[in-house]
Amino acid sequence: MTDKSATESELEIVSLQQLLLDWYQTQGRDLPWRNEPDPYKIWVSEIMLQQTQVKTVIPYYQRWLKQFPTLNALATADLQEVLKAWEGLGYYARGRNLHKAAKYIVRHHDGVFPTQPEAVLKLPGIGRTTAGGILSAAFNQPLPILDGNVKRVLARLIALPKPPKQAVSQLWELSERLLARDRAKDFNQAIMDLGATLCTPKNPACLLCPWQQHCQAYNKGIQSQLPMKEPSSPLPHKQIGVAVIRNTQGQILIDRRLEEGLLGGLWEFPGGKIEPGETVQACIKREIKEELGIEIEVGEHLISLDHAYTHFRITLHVHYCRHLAGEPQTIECQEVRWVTLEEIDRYPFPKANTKIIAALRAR
DNA sequence: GACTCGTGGGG
DNA sequence: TCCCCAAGAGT
Repeated sequence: MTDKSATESELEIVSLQQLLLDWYQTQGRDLPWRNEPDPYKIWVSEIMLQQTQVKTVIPYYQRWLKQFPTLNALATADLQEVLKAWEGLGYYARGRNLHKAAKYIVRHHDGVFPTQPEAVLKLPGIGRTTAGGILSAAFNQPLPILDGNVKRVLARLIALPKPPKQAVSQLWELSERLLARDRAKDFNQAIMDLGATLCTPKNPACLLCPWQQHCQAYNKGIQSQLPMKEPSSPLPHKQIGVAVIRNTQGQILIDRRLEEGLLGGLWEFPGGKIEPGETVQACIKREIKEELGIEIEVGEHLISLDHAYTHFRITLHVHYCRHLAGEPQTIECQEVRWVTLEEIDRYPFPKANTKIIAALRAR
């Protein structure tokens, strides 16, 4: 299914390439991983940048490379250490997969990041966009990308009359067709910069855009309405009871979540969902019995806080609790530990839990 | 192919 | 306060 639009002609493609590359030369962003020859460092940046804005990534990227300066350093590190470095970035499977892939590369590629696209795509956490991003940036390989920026830019360029999600293969073809094959590295970076700095989701700066005259959305005056979006369903809101359980020595009980799934491998304060008609206190007592097999007394309220994930929202109702009887067991977690408030910083926690720790310190 | 998987910032 | 969305990938 070819697009019979203006972008069809080879002549115009060359023109679009030149316009974008010229713009990039003067207006492209200066980012820490640009002009970086080490594929390991480019790889780290690409993973951190998945679904995450540049401004958020930069400090994590700098700290990461100090802590794990080489692929081998990452491969030999502890998973807990890796997750601690990732703490706060979200989508923790990225950190787990980065670690897993580093070990795999040491074992199967002699510790050298592979250059074959097929080999790169086999690595956990790397899909087509990230593979193209790494190999074009590190080796100038002529591989297209299709991230959120490129989807938005291309959807506007051809005035795509449907949500990008419903036209993924068409957009991949267009990204591949537009790619300046001899300058893949610069071209891919340039089109992402265009999306991030001019062709933004809201209030695109079309007057500054090198593709303005070629952009069908702009020419139709519908750039602010594109790309079209899918209808979204309302997010469920769950009420959660959370326990800060203290023993007679003043230590606090924390547990490590299962390796897979939401916040996998991170530590947390135990608790769970409040059932309909259930009080917070009853919920906490029940959950702790079910998950850890111990008896507690639910005490005073510490804090309540709201937190939003991608697919649901929660309100945490946190109470102090007193340990009464029983040795904590790992029934629905990997590990449990009694820690002091001084030791607790060494463990990686999800954001909602770091707010609880801050509240504990403030008391 | 539809779900799952975090967090921060902007409007 | 609420919604949107960002250098996507795994299941």
